[in-house]
Amino acid sequence: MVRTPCCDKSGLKKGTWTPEEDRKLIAYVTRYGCWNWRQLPRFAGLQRCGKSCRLRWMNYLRPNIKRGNYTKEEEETIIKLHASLGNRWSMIASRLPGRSDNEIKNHWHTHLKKRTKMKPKQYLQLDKELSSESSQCETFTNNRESEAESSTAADPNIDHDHQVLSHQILEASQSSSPEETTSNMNNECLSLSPSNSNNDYVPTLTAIDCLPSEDIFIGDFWTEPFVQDDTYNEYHPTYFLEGGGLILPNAYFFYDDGAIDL
DNA sequence: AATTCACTCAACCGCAAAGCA
DNA sequence: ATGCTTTGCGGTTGAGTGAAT
Repeated sequence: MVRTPCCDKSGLKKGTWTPEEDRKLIAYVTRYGCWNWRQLPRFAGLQRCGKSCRLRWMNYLRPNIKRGNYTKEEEETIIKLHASLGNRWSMIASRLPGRSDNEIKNHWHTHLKKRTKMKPKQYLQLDKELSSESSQCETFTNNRESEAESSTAADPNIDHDHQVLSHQILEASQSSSPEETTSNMNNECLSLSPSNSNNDYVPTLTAIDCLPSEDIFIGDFWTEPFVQDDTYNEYHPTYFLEGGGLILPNAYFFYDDGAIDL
């Protein structure tokens, strides 16, 4: 499924990402944000190009990312949007919170394309429906807000304290402008859920993103990103387990070399 | 049991757009 | 206005996997 690891002529590693590389990337981006993808791998201790790091983060490690298990509603949305927008996967992904453009593209090619070919009439009908929608380009922020709201307020599996905390974080996130909210990848709140039943490495991450930066980063990481951080106790990200639970911030530790103890 | 084949999807590549000096 | 750097996007590739033979 994945390419054989190899190196290009400049010594950069290619192919499958190892758990260790993932850890380094998670640790670095969680701590300092993605201030410069090109420089990031050097400081994060990764033998990868920035592009590869960005792609890995955006498609696999990013908080809130959903993987597989497409709902009927999601598939219908993809089909509608594709009828209207064509292969503009990033646009389509922006209306499906938690889904990456790459995954949607793959899902389209492997499942949905065939389906639409089999039902041309229905496909055209969906296209018509979409054209008549008044708010065709509602903001991504709205989607995210409603998603976050429903995931924290409506889920009976989340205990009350966690719901309160989640709501406070959500409110804090809403105080920033939409532009800041959608563009600031640094304000993401990361969670790591346990491995699967086979104890395989499965970096499942869910979170509420768009937190105000002051809730996450201590000091000025834009200008001093590599200052040794002795203030671990002041670093209080909140970790949301898939399904709604929370893990305490003290659940893992960062090391100076970018390693992360989970 | 061995082989073939189709499918899946993580990751790569090249290009264009955006940002900046 | 220009050129360089960085980011983002869409197309494509190819190894792993499971079903079929």
